Order: sequence, then C-alpha cells, then structure tokens
Amino acid sequence: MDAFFASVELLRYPQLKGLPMVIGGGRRKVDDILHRDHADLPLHEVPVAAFPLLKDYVGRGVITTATYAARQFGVGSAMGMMKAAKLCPQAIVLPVDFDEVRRLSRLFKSTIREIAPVVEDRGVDEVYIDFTGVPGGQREGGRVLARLIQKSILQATGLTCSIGVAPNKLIAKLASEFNKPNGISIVHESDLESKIWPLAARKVNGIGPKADAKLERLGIRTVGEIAAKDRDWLVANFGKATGAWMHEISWGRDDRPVVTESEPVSMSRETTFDRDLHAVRDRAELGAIFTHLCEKVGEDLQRKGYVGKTIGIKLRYDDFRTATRDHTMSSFTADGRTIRQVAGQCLKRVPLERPLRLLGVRVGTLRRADDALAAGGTPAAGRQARADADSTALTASLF
DNA sequence: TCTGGGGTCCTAGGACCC
DNA sequence: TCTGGGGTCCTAGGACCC
Repeated sequence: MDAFFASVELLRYPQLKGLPMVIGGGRRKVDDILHRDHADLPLHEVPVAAFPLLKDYVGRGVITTATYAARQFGVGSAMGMMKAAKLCPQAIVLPVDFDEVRRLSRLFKSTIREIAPVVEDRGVDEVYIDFTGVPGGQREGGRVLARLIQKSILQATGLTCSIGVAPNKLIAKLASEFNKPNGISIVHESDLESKIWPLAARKVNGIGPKADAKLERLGIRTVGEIAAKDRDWLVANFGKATGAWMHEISWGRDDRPVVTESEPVSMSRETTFDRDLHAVRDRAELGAIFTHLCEKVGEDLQRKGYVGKTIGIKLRYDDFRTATRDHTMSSFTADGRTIRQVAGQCLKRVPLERPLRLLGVRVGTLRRADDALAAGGTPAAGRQARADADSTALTASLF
C-alpha cells in the first residue's frame, strides 16, 4: 500500500492532499484538538491552518510514514520526530489511527483474497499473492491481474497500491518498489542482470544495516557485485547459512512458498516513557506502567484465544542499550496477575541502576487456549500457573 | 533534539537426558 | 590415562522487517 498510514488520513482529510505530512510519534489525540476547535465542521472542511505542525511537536516518537511531499525535504520512515522537525518544520503531523489502519488493512486484504485466495500476510500494509492458480493470472505476465487487484482495492478503500510481479517472492518484493506509487512492475527471470543486479544490496529483504555495512567494507554495494563473488568466498566471509543465502538471492533464486496461515509465536506490549524513569526514584510510576503492560498482554492473549508459558520483560536504558529476561513456567497462562508476578521476578534479575526509557512485557511459547485445554485441563492448569508464579515470588516484587 | 511498537528468526552456551 | 555423541529445552542478545 502506498504511504499507507498517511493515505488513511487523507481519506478523512482530503484537504491535506499534496501537502507535506508525517504520521507517527505522539500519544496526543490530534483529532481531539481539531474537534474541540471545529466540532461544528465535517472533517473534510476543517481548515488546513487548524492542523498541528511538526515544528510544534514535542516528544520522542519516530515517523511511521511521510507523504511524498514531505519526503522531498529528506524526511522519511523511522526518523526521529525532532530531527524531522528541523528538516521540514511546516509539515503537518498526525498520530497513527490504529483502529482505522486495521480496518482498512483488513478491507484491502479481503478484497485481494476474493480475487486471488493464496495470500501471505506481511504486516498491515503488505502481502505476497500467488498468481499461479488464478485464472488469467499469467496474462501479459500478470499485468492484467495486477490491474484488476489495484482497481478493486481502490474501489473498496479509496487507496492505491504498488504491485511487483515476478517468478518468486524475493524479486516480486524488489519489483514492487520500481513504480511507486500506484504502479505495476513485471520482472522476468531474464531481467536479472538489467533490473536486479544494479540494485543496492540493502534493497534485498534480509540485508539490513549491519550486513550492508559489512558488504561495503568488503567493497560490495550492489546485488550484482554479490553475484560476482563465488559461493565459497561468501561462505568464508558471512558463514555457512548467510553466505549460501546471499549467493542464491544474488542470482535471483528463491523457492520460499507463499504461506497463507501461521500461528503467532509471542505477544508483547511495550512503551517508551515521555521522560526517562528511575527504578527507585520513579518506582510508583514505573510500577503502575508495568502492571498496565501485563494486564494488556493478558487481555491480548485472551481476546485472541492464546495462552503462553514463557513470560519475559524487556527494558531499554537511557543509553539505548537493551536487556531482556524471561522465565518459562511449567504451565500456560493468559492471566494478567500471573504474568505480572512472573515478570516481576524477571525484573529482579536485571540491573536497574541506569535510568530507563522503555519497559516491555512479552509472553511466548504460545498455544491456542482450546488446544492447551485439551492437553492439560484449564482449571488445574490455571492453579498450576498461579502456583508456579507464587513459588518464584519468594518476596514481594520490587515494584 | 536523537532513535516507536509489534513481531520473527537465528545464534550460542549450558543444562539435562539417553 | 582420558574425558562419546546426539537431541531438546531454556535463556540472552541481536539482526531484521513492517
């Protein structure tokens, strides 16, 4: 989906079209500000001058999406708000409306599934689609089907997307970026040398900042330059698995299937504080946040019908270093109080001298609640989980 | 004025078991 | 005079993705 979070806002506020705008950051409900001052107006008539600007932004957020007009100023995804404010102070800034984003995400995905049922979820704004079994899926190299999908999504949601069609997921993902926004790109196997090899290695899904930096140190910048090295050289420099993988992808080879269903591995909640907090000095505040995170994870598990037995915490210090601790129980739970108790024990095992900027709670080793019921029996398992938590809670938790 | 939140997968050492 | 070889699970950290 093209500039998804920003495009979602433009559906409601079309008067902002073409203006530099960024989405992300704050917890502030910007809508509340607009509605307070312009409660009498329909959303599409709220004057542009009423919207908050990046130069007035205060807080620690990062940008999730920038409109193309904002990108002109060098503003982009994952950039800190304060840095973006320097580059483009006049940009309008809105928070992510998660409910609306989820609604439109479900809508565009269901629209695709009606046309081509083999779809792999890749987050809120992205999917892989298998064209193979779709009638007419091969016409014009897939362009006909791609056009139909674009048209149907636009009709259902008012949003545009970009589609790459290729022999495999690796190349399709690269191709989807060739014609943004609202574009289609067809890449054949024979286009490897002309269209894939010139790309920066960093464009490949799986080559991140670290691998890219190492490639650069070895004098490699593009996919083609990886392909020019032999497999043994790559294995010697990047290890058996990564080296072999790099060799394969550089030659455009990828046999991963489109996976239509998967079970979650973990669920978590985390929050970055408005200001750094100290375990002793801000004990009460931290304790309340901690309890709240545990309750939320418990609610998430229950709502989605899962239980887990590995409870973990994550914290980030003021210097941005991260520490995690976890504990695996002998039985499964989705109970906020149990999670809180075990997570509290984890917290005691981690250094708390430095100020903290983030706290998170995670539950892993998940089972479907009804499977766990069949396997263990719920009331007894519940008592067991509680007993586990109690036995590790030798003294009152730190918070 | 630094750097969100929610995930997955991999690695590596140690415990433990047969 | 020498100290197997698998396998699984747990834990901590880190790379990467959307």
